[in-house]
Order: sequence, then C-alpha cells, then structure tokens
Amino acid sequence: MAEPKPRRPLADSTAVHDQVYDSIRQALITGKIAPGVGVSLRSLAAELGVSPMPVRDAVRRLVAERALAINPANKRLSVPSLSAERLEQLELARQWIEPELAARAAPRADEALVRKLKAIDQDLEEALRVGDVDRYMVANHAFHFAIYERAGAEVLLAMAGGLWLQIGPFMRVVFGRVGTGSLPADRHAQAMDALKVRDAEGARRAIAADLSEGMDKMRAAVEAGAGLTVAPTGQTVITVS
Amino acid sequence: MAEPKPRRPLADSTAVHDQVYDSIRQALITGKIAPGVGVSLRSLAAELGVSPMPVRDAVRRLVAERALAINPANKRLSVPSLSAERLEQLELARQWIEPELAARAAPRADEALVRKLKAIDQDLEEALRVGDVDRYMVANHAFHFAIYERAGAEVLLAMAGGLWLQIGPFMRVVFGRVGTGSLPADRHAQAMDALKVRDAEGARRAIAADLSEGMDKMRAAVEAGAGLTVAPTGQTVITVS
DNA sequence: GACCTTGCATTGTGATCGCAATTATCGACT
DNA sequence: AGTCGATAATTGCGATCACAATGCAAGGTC
Repeated sequence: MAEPKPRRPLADSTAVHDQVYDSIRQALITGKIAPGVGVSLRSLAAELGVSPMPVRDAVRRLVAERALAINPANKRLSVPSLSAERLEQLELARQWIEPELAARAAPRADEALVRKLKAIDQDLEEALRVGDVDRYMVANHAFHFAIYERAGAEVLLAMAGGLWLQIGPFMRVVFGRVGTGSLPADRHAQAMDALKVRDAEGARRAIAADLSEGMDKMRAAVEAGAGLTVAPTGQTVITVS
Repeated sequence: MAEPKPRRPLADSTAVHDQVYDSIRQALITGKIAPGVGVSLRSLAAELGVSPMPVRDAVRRLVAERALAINPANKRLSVPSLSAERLEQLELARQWIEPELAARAAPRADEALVRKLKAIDQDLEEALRVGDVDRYMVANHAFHFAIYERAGAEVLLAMAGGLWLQIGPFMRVVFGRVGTGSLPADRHAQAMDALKVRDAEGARRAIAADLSEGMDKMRAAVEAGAGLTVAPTGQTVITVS
C-alpha cells in the first residue's frame, strides 16, 4: 500500500473526480461494463489508480443520471439492466428530444461542422467494415453529439446526454449480438445533406429515422428474448442464446 | 465547535445524505434558496447539523440534476440563475413530458387518486387565500406529481422531477412577485375531471394548459426585466423593482 | 483619498480512518 | 458427505484532517 501510486494519465486537466467520471461514462457508453454487473467504489478506484474518494463523487453523478443503479437494500452499485418498459420510455424521450436538437442545430450549421461530421462518419464506416464495435459506438456517439452541441441548447443537450448514458450499455450488447453490418449509415448522410443546406425539418426527419431504426433493432432484440438474467449474487449473465 | 450536534429530525429513516438531499431539494423547489445565491458545503452542513460529507454527496446529485451550479473557475457552488434561453428550453421540455405523463396516468386513475388530488387542491386554494406562497408551491408540486407518479413511467417521472427542480427557484421568485391571486386553479379541476373518467387526452390538455399559463407568467416576468442581477461576488440581489 | 499589497478566513478536493452491515469462505458437527 | 455456523473480507457511509486556491479585508503607500 506504500506504492508510488500509478495514477493513470487520463486526459489532461480538471479535477480527478471529473476524469473518473469521464472514464466510467465512456466505459458505459461504449458498453465496456456490461449491464447488471456489480461494481464497487474500491474496485473502480483500484482499477483507475485513484483513491476511493473521487470515485465516490463520480459515482454519485452517474447514479443521479441513472447511468448506475444502487440496490436499495444492499446499497451496492450495479449497472442497471434494461427492461422493456425502460426501453420504451427512453425511446420515446429520445425520439422527442434528439430530432428537436438536430432541427435547432441546422440553422447554425456551417462548413466546418459538416466537415467534422464527414470525418466522424468515415471513421464510423471504417469501424463497421472491420467490425470494431467499440469504435463504432464511440463514433456514433460523436456524430450525434457533434450535431446536438451545435443547437446551443444547454438544457436539452444535457437531457440527451443522460438518455444516451442510460441506453448505452444496452446498445452495446445488442449491436455486439446482431452485428453491425446491417446498420444504416445512410441516415447520417441524409442528416449531413440537410445540415449542409440548413434544412431544419430535413435534419429532424433524418435523425428521427436514424433513431427509429436503431431503436427498432434494440426492441426486436429485447422481444426476441435476448434479455438479461440477473443471478442471485447480483452478477449478471448475458444470455445471447 | 464542540457542540453536541443538534442533528435536525429530518423525516425518518434512510441515509443521511438522502435526507440532506431531500432538504436541499425542498428548499430549492419551494424557493427557500434564491436563485444566484452562493452556498457552500460547510455552511449547508452547519445549517443542517451534519458533517460536510453527506452534504457533499447530496450536492453532487443536485449538480448532476442541474439544480445547483458550480462555477468552473471558482469551483464554487450557487443556485443557477435562470436565463431566458434556459427558461425556453425548460418550458419546451415540460410541455412535452408533463402532459404525456398525465395522459399515461389517466387510464390508471382511480377514486383514491382523485380524492387525494382533491385534498391537495383544497390545501392549495387555502394557501392561495391566505397568500402563503411556500405552502402553495408545495401543494402545487404535490398535485402534479401525485398525477405523474400514477403514470408508472419511472424514466419520464425522473425527467419531470429534474425539470421542476431546475425551474422551482425561479417559480418562487415570480410567484412571490406577481402574487398568487391570479393563478388559475381551474385547470386543476379540469385535470381531476378528466382523470375521474379516465380521459387521457382531456388530462393531457388540462395539464398542458396549466403549464402554459404558469410558464406564460414566468416568461412575462422575465421579459418585463424582473431578472436577476448577479453581483461580482457571486451573491445575487433579486430586483423586484 | 484611491489603489495596491499583505495577511487571514473560507472554499472545494482528496486522503485516510473507523464503523456497521452484508457477503463470501472455510471449518466443524451430525 | 452434506449442511450449518462462525470467522474473515468487502462494501458503502460518515467523519476528520491536510492542502492548494480563492475571496475578503485591513493596512500601508503614493
């Protein structure tokens, strides 16, 4: 315990608990932590090479954003497993807020944004080709939020971020199962075209369609019974049947 | 400092940081803490008779829910002052999510719910008569969320709760200024009537109208210049002109 | 008298310790 | 050999301390 503290690099500045937050958030969005598995403050702290304190702070934020769940009896932490009802509500909320953000971003779009999106989309398609699910998840997130940030709607943006955080782990499981081959990147092309000419309604429709297709996949996976069964210990086994 | 620690009663069970959270949350919703004023962990801890530690946890949650803001430079805490853009986005989000919750609650409404709402509404009107703004705020919150909880939509309910938390402090300022005399409780009657016959669309319209009128007042107050001016120290003076 | 500097109080952050509760592990007994 | 019970380990929660940074205020200088 008298080690010189590895202290992982982790980006650059800001407070430690913010870096821890970003680390866990990325792990959740990209699905590096499977839904249902239990985590602990000390284990996360050890893994990140920090003291339990900043982890505790980061976990509080994530619990507040419902990206982590806390067993009311145990008081133990876990990644929430997604139920059909939860999925339905998250879908509804996303279908309302994300097209709205895209529509608001359209009038404020410029050439630089479109270029950035094009770069992200190329990376995304490359990830699809080589079947790198992690990279695809990161790129897809980057694509959507590059648009949403342009809307200049802080409150709505934060809400959208929270929704992705909640749906991220499950997306990863589904996409890892059905494969990424059939994912339609053409909706992204539609969105970029609409943004190029500052067509708000076009952007709204493109994002709505993109979401709709993605969520269809997830819903189909859930209804097909590819659910998550929670073992009595709290540990979760992902049944891909 | 060697005092025997007053340790405020504070509800009943659960962890200390949850009780602290509820206390601050209530204070924000009812507007006991004015927008823009700076708070500190230690001052809140002293006021609640607890150590700074659980306050720190509670504040993390509230910051994550955007009910408290943290100055990126200072890293100091404050109640966020509401801007016109923020208000517009919060209104949009509320106008979408709260009527939706009301509509979902309608088919699940029963006599007990209507009775409960009636009791709350009577208390609300009494508060209006005597001009007790705090009591009105509490009752109004209770009325809406008694309905929303019935929707059985956990995710949407949490989102609605977050929105109230963000808009609460400002509501209080506005209502405290324009007086509560002209507030239309008849929308509540409409909502109760719709719930009584399980009329989803009626409930949706009633809540939408209720929100619309309330937000109109707030928007008018903002545009009339009854804004909040932040002093250089971070302390805020409420200009009721 | 106005402005700058110096000192002190307060702030958030992180670390470490102790505690009670729960869980896991292993030994003992029937 | 199987089941039960006791011990040890882990977990989250709260308290306290240390520290760097910031804010505030008093006092000094021009």
